[in-house]
Amino acid sequence: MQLSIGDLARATGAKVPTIRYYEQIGLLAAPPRTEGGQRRYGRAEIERLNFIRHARELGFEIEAIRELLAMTGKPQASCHEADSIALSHLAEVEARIEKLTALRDELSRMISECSHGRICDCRIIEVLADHGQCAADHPH
Amino acid sequence: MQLSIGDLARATGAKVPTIRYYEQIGLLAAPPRTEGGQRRYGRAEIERLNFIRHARELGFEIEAIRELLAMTGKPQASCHEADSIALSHLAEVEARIEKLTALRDELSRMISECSHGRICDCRIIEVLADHGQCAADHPH
DNA sequence: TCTTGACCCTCTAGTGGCTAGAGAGATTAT
DNA sequence: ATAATCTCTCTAGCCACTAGAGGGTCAAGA
Repeated sequence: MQLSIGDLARATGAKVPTIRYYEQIGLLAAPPRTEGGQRRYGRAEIERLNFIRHARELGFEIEAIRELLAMTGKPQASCHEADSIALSHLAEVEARIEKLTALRDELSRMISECSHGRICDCRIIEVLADHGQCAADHPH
Repeated sequence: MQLSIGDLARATGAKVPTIRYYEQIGLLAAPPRTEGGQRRYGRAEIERLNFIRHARELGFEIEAIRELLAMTGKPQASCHEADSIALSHLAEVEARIEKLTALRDELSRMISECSHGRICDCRIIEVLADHGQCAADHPH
């Protein structure tokens, strides 16, 4: 089961230069090479890369992934760590969801008002302008 | 009403270098300067920058903001454009919400399972590893 | 008026997480 | 043997900022 870098890319959905980049930053180990110098991977690399890709998609930063990966090798002692990484990430994720939900509502309201037939006051601009930080508002 | 760049920063929550950056890329017009060469802004800049900041927070890219800003000057004719920018953004936002919601569920499930007292199998790693692209799965 | 301290200037370089391209070598199928 | 398709390294670029060096300016108080 020898995979070229392209095979690994196809198997995981990652791009070839991304795989090399991950190797460069130490997220993937440098694999053995052919006589000609080409990288050859095994099944395990597919899993590891899938792990990375999925975590990235879910918004984990490289450093967090690095920590998580470091734990997979160790015994279960450090589960607490993985847990706290996930926990702090959870808060972040929830904040993002909230913001995005507010945005979605705003966007769809803007759109529906706009296409409602009224003279286009372009609420889009208004709405976006209104909600800035209010440190300098309230001018009395 | 003459504001220094620092005043503008405080008024909007943007950072000073960010304001200069926005000027550099043409998102904010170059303001008049004092004799000594320091930037001086007026009220209008606060609004424009608030607009930009809010839009950025909501995930609009600089180019989209540029387009939106270009429209604010023009008559209402181009509302259709603003609308379609918002519309395409809406789809994106909804996709992101979906992904993040899935993640949140996964994360909180992992966390609750982990702290449930069971031997820590660290489902976190499992869960993250499982959901990669499946192009190479189904090995029969 | 002078001084002090906070502010501001420009410029270059760095960040994260890739992505693109050049120019050359390796592998594979026919 | 040859052609097509990888793959290699290396450098540079992307976005949207952020940080730091080295110096100049402004406004308030003594």
